[in-house]
Amino acid sequence: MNTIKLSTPYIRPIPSMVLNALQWTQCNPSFSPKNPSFLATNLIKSYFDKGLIKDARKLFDEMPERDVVAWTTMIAGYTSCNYDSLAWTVFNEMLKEGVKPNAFTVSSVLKCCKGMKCYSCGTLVHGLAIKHGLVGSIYVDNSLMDVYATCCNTMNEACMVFRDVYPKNGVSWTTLIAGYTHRGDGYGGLRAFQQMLSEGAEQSAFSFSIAVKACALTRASSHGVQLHATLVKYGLNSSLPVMNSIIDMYCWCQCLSEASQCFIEMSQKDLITWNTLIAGYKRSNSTKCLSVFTLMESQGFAPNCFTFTSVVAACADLSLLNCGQQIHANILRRGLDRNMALANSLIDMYAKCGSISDSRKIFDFQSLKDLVSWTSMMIAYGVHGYGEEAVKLFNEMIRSGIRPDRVAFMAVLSACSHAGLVIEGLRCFNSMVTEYNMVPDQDIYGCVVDLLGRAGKVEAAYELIKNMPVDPDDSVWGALLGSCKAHKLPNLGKLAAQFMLEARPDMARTFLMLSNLYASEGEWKDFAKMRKLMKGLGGRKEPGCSWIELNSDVYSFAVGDKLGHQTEMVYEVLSMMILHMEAVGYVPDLNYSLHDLEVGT
DNA sequence: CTAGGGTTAG
Repeated sequence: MNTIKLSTPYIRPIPSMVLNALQWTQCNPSFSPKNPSFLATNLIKSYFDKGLIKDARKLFDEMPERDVVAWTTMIAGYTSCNYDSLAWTVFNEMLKEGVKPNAFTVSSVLKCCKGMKCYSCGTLVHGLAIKHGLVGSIYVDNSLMDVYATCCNTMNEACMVFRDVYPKNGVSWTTLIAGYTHRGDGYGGLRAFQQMLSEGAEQSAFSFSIAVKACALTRASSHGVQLHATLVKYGLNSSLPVMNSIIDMYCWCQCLSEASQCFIEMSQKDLITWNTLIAGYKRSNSTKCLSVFTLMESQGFAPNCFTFTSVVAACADLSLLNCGQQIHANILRRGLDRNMALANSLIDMYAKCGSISDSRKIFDFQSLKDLVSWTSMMIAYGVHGYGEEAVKLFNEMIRSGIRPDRVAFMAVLSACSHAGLVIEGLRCFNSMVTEYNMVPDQDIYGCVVDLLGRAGKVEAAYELIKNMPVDPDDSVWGALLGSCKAHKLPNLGKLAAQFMLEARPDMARTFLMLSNLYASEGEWKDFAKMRKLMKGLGGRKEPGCSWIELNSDVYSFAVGDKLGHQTEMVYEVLSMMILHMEAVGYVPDLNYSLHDLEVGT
């Protein structure tokens, strides 16, 4: 048999990226590179666009000569894929190699400083920009503003940069408004927008959508309606992002019918439109949230993790285990179970639906856990009375290097208080002040008062209130009142209730509790007085109701409800349960329940 | 090759 000898002893393999590049040049016949690295830089960019970070880096490393453009492409590429610290490293390598940054480089690297929320990096780049004479480029100036707006505690630095931007363009204004809005200062954002209007700057979908978002933060629909009318004049009501934020604004301002009206009138909707409405309904009407979700699926929109976080939370609100499980299956089917925020909401849902072992399963399955994951699991244990587990988790969390915030402290404190773990709870409270230098707010004090009060240390709780550095609010007094009621201390209870009424005279529940205190003491005159005051509040009484999910149907019922043919059975089961309870020694406390009315706050 | 907008969690 003949062997074929290759004419060349060695054929260099053609890397796949070069093949791609060849295809690219064939597709672009007009292409004639003046600069040999032009092609490679373009390829790097398209690799980043496709998320092929490794390929981009490999090609960059293989380039014999790398100009500013190539370096800048790497920095911008890493940042666009959320690899901000890698972008920062590349920038430092570039400086070390003596390549001079241009305005493109600086604005890209400033975006990465913003992503890292790194003020010192920002100031460093600011200094370099001054050194290289790049301040004054509108791109550099705008991104400098953006860094200061996101990394500083106040808007002062950003405003100082803004003042010197000349001439300002639409982006400068939008960045200023967004600076206020993203830090939660809706009125600041609206003020900046108003200034933008009065200075006659050119309006766009960008400026309006962020202004509408600012308005949503203020929860004031009056401004929102004006903005809505104004943007129609500008013809911006065909912009999806603008209309999406209008829907969001109406939802936050409790104008649900306006929100759904806009939704219906929109000729085109995207996933965010649906998600916005679903999240909006979740906050005020979880049942409707679920029906919008059903409608969305029936119209062929594929839900994403944002959709599911709202829908799972709605199931949690309504304690719909069955429904929640089906949604969970849907999540698994779509491969979204690795999303951390979504897994966190599943932990909460299973806990609120009474299936705490499922909460734990999700928690254990999470490869990445954040503060919310740990806190959700602690709250789950807390409400189920597993105080020790919650404390254990709290300590584990700290060992894993996560710093607790006030919500995490509230979770562990309330878990301790429900399980009677006074010492552990007080230890956490102390560490909050001494180890974490946090200033406990009224909610935290409320938890500690509850912790002491439930354990019968009502006097100690009262002492704590008297020594609080901030004025106790109604939630703190409420916690004390609760423990006075439980431990039969009517005099201290009356005091607490009076303070509560001073703080919140509109709460019918306080009148109710106070009137019951008078009733338990036989002070019927005062009892009648409280009841009269309560009636004066008018329209605030709202019967509570319970509900149960049976075979995917939900049955709700209230006190004295007529359930039709099922009533008899319900009461039969109830009397059986009462017999069981009495058999194990339960003595009902009729002192208060006798006079309780169902009252909403 | 570069900047600005919308949805989410305890």
